[in-house]
Amino acid sequence: MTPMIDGASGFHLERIPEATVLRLPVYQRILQTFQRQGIQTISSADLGRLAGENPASVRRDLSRLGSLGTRGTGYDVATVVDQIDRAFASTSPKPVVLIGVGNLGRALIHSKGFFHNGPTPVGIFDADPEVIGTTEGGFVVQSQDALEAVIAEHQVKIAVLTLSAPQAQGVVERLVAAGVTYLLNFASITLHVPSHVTIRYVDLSIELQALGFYQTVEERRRGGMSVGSAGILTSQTTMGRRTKR
Amino acid sequence: MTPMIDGASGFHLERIPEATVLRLPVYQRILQTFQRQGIQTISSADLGRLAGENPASVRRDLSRLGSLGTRGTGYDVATVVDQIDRAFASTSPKPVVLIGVGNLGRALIHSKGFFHNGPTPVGIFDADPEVIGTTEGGFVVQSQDALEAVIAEHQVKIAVLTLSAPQAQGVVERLVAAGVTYLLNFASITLHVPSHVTIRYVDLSIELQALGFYQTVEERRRGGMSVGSAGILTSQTTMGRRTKR
DNA sequence: TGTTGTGAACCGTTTCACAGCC
DNA sequence: GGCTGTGAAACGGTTCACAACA
Repeated sequence: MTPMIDGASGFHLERIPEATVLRLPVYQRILQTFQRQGIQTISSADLGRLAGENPASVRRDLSRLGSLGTRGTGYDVATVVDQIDRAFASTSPKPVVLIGVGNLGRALIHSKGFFHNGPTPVGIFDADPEVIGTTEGGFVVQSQDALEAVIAEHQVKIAVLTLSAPQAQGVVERLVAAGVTYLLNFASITLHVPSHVTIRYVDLSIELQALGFYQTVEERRRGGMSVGSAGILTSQTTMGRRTKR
Repeated sequence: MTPMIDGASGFHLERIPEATVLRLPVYQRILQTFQRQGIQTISSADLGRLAGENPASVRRDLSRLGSLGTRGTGYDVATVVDQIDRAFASTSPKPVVLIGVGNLGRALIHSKGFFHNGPTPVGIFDADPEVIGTTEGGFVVQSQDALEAVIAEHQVKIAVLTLSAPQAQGVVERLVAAGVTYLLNFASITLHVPSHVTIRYVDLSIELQALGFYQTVEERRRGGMSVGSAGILTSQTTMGRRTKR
């Protein structure tokens, strides 16, 4: 008995690997510019070139959304755009709260691209009385006292944390108690949450430190030495985007 | 004949996997707070708990820096801090330029944590005449005309790109021509560079979209349906930090 | 002919499990 | 007894290579 899964255009979101989830928005952006230019079809080779990915990866990624392509021709741009939109539910925006209106929080609020394709801010919060009540990108900064009420009212599940590391864990506990289950954390600290809560860590300073590391490697390689005592080396680099904690 | 590698405390930086490179700064931050508190020893279990990592991962990561631990006791905090410092050459800061003094650029310049542990800004640049000449975090914003001169003067290899997507590719070509080989790109665009150039992509909007995706998955799972036609589902999430392009 | 969709090989990373050592 | 360092298995993701097909 075969379970009735994968109907005509049905596919299983939860089977989409994380790496693919992170690439689909990249494809989406490229395809949308194609759409604006009236281009109707694209091959995995061309999309791969523009996205910086191997064509086989592109095909494997898109195949997760169903069998969207046409052999000998390529992918219909509009079809793929629609399917990615469906997967990310860009049609029904997800309410998001942002906590911490410092420099980074302000930058994100004002950024055109950040709250885009699904997520929509419904409230921004800070602990500093000097900041509370000011307006930022059309939102009045609220006291953290209002967190629970706003989360309940809009059924918020996603929070963006742009506050300082010492404040983060305490706020997270309130958020989780209020029903938030997805956190995007910019604070340089490891958060401890119940297992049903998902956290993405973005640590900008680590990204830069990693580049410094690779520069050091390259310099030592040219100088022909290991760290500590002398040694023999060979190798090179290549680079990427995101990982886990 | 065995090549003379790995002396007393010698180790091969280029053999350190990327995943480990991204975790070492996390350990470093935790260990430094331990050091300040006068704690001298830590086990992989405790460090793992604080870093959100499996103890075996911690041991494997630290073992890349040499055999630093003591069986039965754990790791000497000061020793590990020193070794991570050496690997990241935090002692000899790497000069960095930042291009694009918009909201995000400003946020990074003012952030305490961003230029830390190695990287040090030597110049910040923008194309907008309104912004050029203003001061930001102690740096006068320079015209992009000055890029080549500053890069040559300080032997800059690392650039942080916080400019808008349409400007990015053009600036990157100038940077690469001037000798920059490591790029930290915040613009939502895939950059095309010669193969000796390393790029790290940080796309903040994708991070948030990924969370939106997982919320959608969870909602559909509870609703018991796949995307497209109906279907049968089971599964859950779990999350991370960074990947590649 | 040209391009997709995918089995199978490959590769980097994580985790288990335990021998080795303090 | 407790904890490290590491073989070996497991896992997730990428890429090759080719059959299927418009």
